[in-house]
Amino acid sequence: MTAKEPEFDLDRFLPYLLNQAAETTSFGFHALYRDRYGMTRTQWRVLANIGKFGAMTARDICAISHIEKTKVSRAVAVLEREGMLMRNSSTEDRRVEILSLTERGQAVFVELGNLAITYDTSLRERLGVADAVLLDDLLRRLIALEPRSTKAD
Amino acid sequence: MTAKEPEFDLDRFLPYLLNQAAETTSFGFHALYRDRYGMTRTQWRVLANIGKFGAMTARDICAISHIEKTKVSRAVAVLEREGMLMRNSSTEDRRVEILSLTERGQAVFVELGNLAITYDTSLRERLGVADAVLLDDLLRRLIALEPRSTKAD
DNA sequence: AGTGCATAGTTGCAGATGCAACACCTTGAC
DNA sequence: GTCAAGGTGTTGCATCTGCAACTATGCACT
Repeated sequence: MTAKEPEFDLDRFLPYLLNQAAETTSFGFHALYRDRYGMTRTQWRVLANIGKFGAMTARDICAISHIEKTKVSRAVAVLEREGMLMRNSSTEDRRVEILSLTERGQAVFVELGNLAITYDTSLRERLGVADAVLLDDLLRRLIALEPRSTKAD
Repeated sequence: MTAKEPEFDLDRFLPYLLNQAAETTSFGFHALYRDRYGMTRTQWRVLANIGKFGAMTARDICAISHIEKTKVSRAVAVLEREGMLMRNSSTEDRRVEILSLTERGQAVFVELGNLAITYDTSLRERLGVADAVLLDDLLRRLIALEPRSTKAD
């Protein structure tokens, strides 16, 4: 093989490394909400957003979390069917639905939220707390880099 | 709301940040191999691994890339159908198949590899080259943290 | 009021994925 | 040799996802 062209190495490709790290770190926690509540990642994220911000519309969730609107729509349908979430139509704009957690949804959010905090703390300790702070900053800057389409997830 | 329990905030959850960063940074490049070759991420990764390491078995790809074996199996089937990859049965172990790139597969690997290098370089420059090196290290350490199952991806 | 265009959310469909079950092969104990 | 146990890769099935088309509503302009 000649030295004419630089050889591509997946292991130095930032998107690949990020994805591996995301999958590695998500793995354990994903098992938690899957096993306890049969939830998908999208459902967990929708729940977590409403849990954090309170009543909001599907559109808001899309804007904040960069989850595509069909995923949100279906996650909301499932969460509603599971009794974790309510829809109320807005008096101001009849296109939108105000989404809020039911008592059960709140309880699930609190439980999973606490587990998530524990999980996250453990991750950060194993990485080194100072390095984790550094990583936070780098990731936020990466996320802000590209004005990514809200279509993708 | 009382201050009894720490409130969970998705935006400080490392797995979530990693996932957002992974998706943001993958977005543009994903469009490239999708539009040019109709490839999925799994297919691109399998191609890139064989391109980098040369002939290898599906098992090796699973071990190296942490992609689940059914995904590898199907990606190999598609890449073979597209004429980018060949299978040869091993003389030593008739369970395994030695996978290698065809000329076309090599050409695609070189083209996408060069595009990936350009893409990656741009990302690193926008983040700051020194910070990107830092990030590399942090991500590798995270990936090494959990002995994750090869089942998940 | 009416027309045209934008927005919120849903649905259909084709393709991708996760998991369990499976077929086939190897290895080691007897 | 042959049997059990375990490894390699494929397939079936249910589910999840991405994209485009769709319904229904709102807004601006005349």
